[in-house]
Amino acid sequence: MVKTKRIPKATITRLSIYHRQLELLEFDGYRQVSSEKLAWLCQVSPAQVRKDLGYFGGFGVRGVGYDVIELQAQIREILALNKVWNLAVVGIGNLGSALLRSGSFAMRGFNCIAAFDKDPAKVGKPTSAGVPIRHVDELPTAVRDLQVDMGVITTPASAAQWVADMFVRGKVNAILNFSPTRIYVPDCCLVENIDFTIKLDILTYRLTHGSAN
Amino acid sequence: MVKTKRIPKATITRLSIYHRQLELLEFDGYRQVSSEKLAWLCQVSPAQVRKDLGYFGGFGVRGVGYDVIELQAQIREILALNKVWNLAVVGIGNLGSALLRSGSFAMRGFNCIAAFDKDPAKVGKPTSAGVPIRHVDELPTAVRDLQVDMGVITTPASAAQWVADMFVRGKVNAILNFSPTRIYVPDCCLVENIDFTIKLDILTYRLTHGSAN
DNA sequence: CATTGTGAACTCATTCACAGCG
DNA sequence: CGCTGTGAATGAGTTCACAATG
Repeated sequence: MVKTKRIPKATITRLSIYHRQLELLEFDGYRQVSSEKLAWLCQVSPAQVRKDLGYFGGFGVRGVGYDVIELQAQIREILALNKVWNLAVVGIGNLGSALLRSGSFAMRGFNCIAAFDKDPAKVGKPTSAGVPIRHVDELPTAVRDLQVDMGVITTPASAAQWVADMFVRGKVNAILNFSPTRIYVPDCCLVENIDFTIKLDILTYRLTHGSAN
Repeated sequence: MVKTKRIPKATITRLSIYHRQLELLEFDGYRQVSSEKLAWLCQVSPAQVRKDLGYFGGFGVRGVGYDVIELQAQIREILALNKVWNLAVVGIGNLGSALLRSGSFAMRGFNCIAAFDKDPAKVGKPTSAGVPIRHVDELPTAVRDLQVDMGVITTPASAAQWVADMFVRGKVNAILNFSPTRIYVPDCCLVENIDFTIKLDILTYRLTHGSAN
């Protein structure tokens, strides 16, 4: 592997945003885009865009800008979005079924191949995504058989740690955790948290402390 | 207002996490907690905990630690969680209705007092949260009459900007945006984004680039 | 005397400014 | 000539280390 000079985590976040914006630009018929324009669209500075892209190579043409299609492909490569990733969702309650039904995963190229819940009444029922609901006890073996790459936790906080442990046992080493709690996993397992209760608290703080945005 | 020496944004995020952990500690019967223990529970360093709290004053007792109840109250004060905040949710599709039904807002002390959708077929129907669905065209006036403090956007990306504009018109200056797009608002309006599609991309990146966690 | 509170050192991230180049 | 690519400068955030103290 190349001598990667420490990429800021925030850079990856922005790469994802650039990528999505490039899709829109392509859809709108643009072929070229400058760092200034892309930056404006993504609400960052032009220097930031160039620096972020610079970590991975020179994708632009001096005096012209970036090729919308080409840059998209490059970012997709960096983020490994070409491969199809298999997901398993655990906790088919309000949020879990909403995510499955919405098709947001499929829309972004992620393949939801399994759904789990601990409620026996739900087990066996098909989800709108087509996959049947299995019992969580089957999780460790099922995710291995199905080659699940990423686990999605949409259970209440009280069950999240247990589910995370199950994923670890099933050798799933990436988890998207929607539950409002932190989970503890070994170093080999990556976790990203999506915790809107924290965001609510941040808004109340910012609203009351008149922070200049 | 006091001479606040620039609080890191991440500090506010952690304060919210500490607060939630303190609730659990209280529930488990603890009265005292050290920065080391709280840090371990929240997966941060003890110095970080002390520094974060230090921005707002000395809440601890040297040689002993922090009072679980007292510190909770202090953080609630800082984050302004004592006041009841009024929310309005726009986009009563899969995600919107899941959020309303789950009661996650109410559980954290937030009061959802309005729901909006653009589909006439949904308008008038009551949500499980008790509030009826109104048409989005009523939004600017309704949110003002109802004194909505924060707007929650759970529409598809294509509608998010338009809804944000409506909130701004209705003088709602805090928005929690669940749609996978960035919205543009004037400086007076605060926005927090919850975009799990980005988190998915981050996981694929991290999975393929063997970053040491 | 264990643990907080905090300046100082350090690490990480962003912005600046301009050389490099199509 | 215009815009990218990038080292250097600045700024923000975290960790260190230890003095302060109930």
